Amino acid sequence: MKKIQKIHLYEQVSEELQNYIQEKELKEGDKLPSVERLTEMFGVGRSSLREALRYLEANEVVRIENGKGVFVRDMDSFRFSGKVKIEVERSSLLATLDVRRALEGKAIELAAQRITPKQIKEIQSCLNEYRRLKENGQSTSRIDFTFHQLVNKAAANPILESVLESFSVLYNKFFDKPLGNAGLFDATYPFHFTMFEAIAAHDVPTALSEFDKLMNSLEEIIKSYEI
Amino acid sequence: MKKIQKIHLYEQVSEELQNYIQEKELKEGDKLPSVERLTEMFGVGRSSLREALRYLEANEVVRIENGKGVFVRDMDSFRFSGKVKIEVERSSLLATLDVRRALEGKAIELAAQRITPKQIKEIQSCLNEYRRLKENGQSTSRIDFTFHQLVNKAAANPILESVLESFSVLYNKFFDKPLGNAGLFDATYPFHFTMFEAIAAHDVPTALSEFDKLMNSLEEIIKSYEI
DNA sequence: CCCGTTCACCTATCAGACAGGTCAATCATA
DNA sequence: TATGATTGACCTGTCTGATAGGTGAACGGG
Repeated sequence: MKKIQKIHLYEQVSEELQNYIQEKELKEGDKLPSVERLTEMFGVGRSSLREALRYLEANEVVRIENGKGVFVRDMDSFRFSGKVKIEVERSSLLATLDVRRALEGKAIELAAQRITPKQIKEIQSCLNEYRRLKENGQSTSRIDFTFHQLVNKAAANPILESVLESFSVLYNKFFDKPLGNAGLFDATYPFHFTMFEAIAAHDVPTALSEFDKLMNSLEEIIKSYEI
Repeated sequence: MKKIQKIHLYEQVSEELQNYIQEKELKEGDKLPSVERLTEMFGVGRSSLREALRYLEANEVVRIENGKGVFVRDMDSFRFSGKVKIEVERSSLLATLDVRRALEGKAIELAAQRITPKQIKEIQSCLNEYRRLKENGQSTSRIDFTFHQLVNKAAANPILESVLESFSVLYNKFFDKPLGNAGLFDATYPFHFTMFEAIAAHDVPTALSEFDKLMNSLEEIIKSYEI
């Protein structure tokens, strides 16, 4: 008749609710009106409202607690996200590697500038453990992960760290599954040490060039590996 | 009494549903049973099921179409995501800039290697529009966005493009709001052209150095701006 | 003053009903 | 016979009243 609304109600409510939060300048932990009140405010039924809330909850905008109410969830943080197709093909692996080159390269550049003595010690002991595992022929994938994580932390850039952390999951998904830890990455092993030494010496160019070698070595492995 | 379930129903249903998809090996576009059937299958009420569906929809696992049904949505893609606090402080702005340097720098490097004649023409006409708007004193933030988007596309790396696209939202959130388009970024204007010329000429080093100048100019603005 | 009860307020979930979108089979008409 | 409107089966969208159960503050007896 008159309602030519092709937009779902829950969607409208969801937006209205976000506006409401912004206009009232609600901050993390602030309580929203109860579902009853909200249905009155927006003139919709409970189900639509609940779907909207569930939607916002999935997007980490609100938090719903049984018996307590609905609470705002850190509106001052920005959630970046994206989807990438996981295709275990050479091209996808190489594309991932380019992103890693960009992000981790920057992290290493910053780390070499900013690393503290304490962090140097941490990474040092991490590498000692790395060497030990290697010599005993044990799996090094976990300690390798820790190493890169520590370097990223040394870059002292929370945003970069956050992106890298989220992306490291992708690396693992790509590299653990198809290629396995069958010692394919042995060639990258020595570069961890040379790179660390350069970082510890605050020698940015050397650190970057060692990282580049590490990445090149990875790239060669991917290119020569028959997938 | 007996039910010590602190886990919400919609959450259980949500997981069961994902298991169902995996076990049946449903692929993108496959149709799930109707809501009616699903309520029977899982033994839950309509509302719980719908909340679960809405939750999965928000997480891009399913797609709900009115009158048609519920469909599976590309399970083979990986969703990277993370949160960063948005603080309008110098340090946060500079941290964001570092990430941009890393990602967009790599994009420009790749674009300078891979850009096609067709893409060159597109960017050329984008820059013409940029110039026109600039000379007429109109807002250039939108066309600026388009420019960078086209360059990113020219890098021909879908993963990098996805990350950059998701991050560009962050840039805008940071830079549009506090600093506004009050012509603060006029200093970056000429670099767009020099950078483009280098990219079009497949001159990687020059493109990167021009991008570096652009970023340095941005950095100076941030550092000198009283926040 | 302490502790358990009670009560108001909320969310969780269900079931039934009605509205409206979608699509294909069916049927009337030129 | 071909075409176009109609109908009906199947779905999702949304509302509502009812019941269950979580939470915390006020209340009241020891």
